[in-house]
Amino acid sequence: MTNGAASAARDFAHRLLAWYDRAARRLPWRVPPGSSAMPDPYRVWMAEIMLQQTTVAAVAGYFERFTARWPTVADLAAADDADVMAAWAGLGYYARARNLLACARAVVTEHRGRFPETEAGLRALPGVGDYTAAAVAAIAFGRPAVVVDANIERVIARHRLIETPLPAAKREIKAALAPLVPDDRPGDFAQGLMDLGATICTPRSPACSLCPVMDDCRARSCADLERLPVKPPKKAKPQRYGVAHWIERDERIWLIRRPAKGMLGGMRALPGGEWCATPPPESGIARVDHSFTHFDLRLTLVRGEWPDEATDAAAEGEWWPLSALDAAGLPTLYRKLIDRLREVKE
DNA sequence: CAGGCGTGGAA
DNA sequence: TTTCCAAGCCT
Repeated sequence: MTNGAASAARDFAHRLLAWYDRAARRLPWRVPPGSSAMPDPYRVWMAEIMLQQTTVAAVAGYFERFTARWPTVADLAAADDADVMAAWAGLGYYARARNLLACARAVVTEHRGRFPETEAGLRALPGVGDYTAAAVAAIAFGRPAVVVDANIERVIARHRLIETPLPAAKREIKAALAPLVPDDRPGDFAQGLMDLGATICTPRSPACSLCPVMDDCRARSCADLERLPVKPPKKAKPQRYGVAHWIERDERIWLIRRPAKGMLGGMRALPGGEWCATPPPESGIARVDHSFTHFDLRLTLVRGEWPDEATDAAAEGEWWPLSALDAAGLPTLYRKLIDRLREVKE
């Protein structure tokens, strides 16, 4: 690297960190900039897992509940699977909850209860990919890791005018970012870039006039700045249909647990058949339309008898008190369907 | 690499 | 209303 490039890199980090010192979002899992204390790796890891593809607003309450109930990685490792899955209900991407438990137990049994401090060590844990390993290494352990999430992709793709479409651009973006990462405060640098992407360099209508690295941004004068980073076209979602069974006896409802893999894997659910492309003949007692990542579902609720109409007989089940249904930890799909039934009854 | 995998808020 | 998409990971 030339002296000029090294100087420009230091200046980039300096401007970003100065802005972060002033404008950092105060978040439950974050140590304020300037604090000499290092954050608890357990809390950093927990937040990073919850924040995968999930908004800060959605995560905040879950983070507070999880860390209050399981204050340390050893507490979480000792928790019952059913309790953790139920506590995760509503947050989505349930493989994260299964991996959260697997990871906590791996840290306890294979790492003496301490998170690995290197990217490679972290990367080997369940549910920890390139992004999360780099983020935890930088934020919790002060390692100069190259952290690249969707916010940082956007900031760098614009700042360097990288027009290669994602996901191919990822390597280019990481290469452009690497020389900018400072040895001092790499965690604040990563969080500063993410805050910049979340609040200034937004997908639409970015507030360039407030940007601390505007001066040398190559996309600054582009009228179509918002098109960066270039993303691949989206595919249309197919429509699917399903039936769920309302099986009630003695003020209790029959709930099953879904198979560990696949949609809503490992979660409690109403019993029902496979979801397929053709609508069911039944009219049902309630109905809900729910949009998943890769298909739309119309789920119809019908009255059923146990066990004949509990079609997934292989699944384990339990009679759950109707008065405590909110505590069952049902995914949003089923919660919406049951809410609809309650509306009909009233 | 491409596709599976949730949800809710913003525009 | 529809579309987009948010601190991705796994296979």
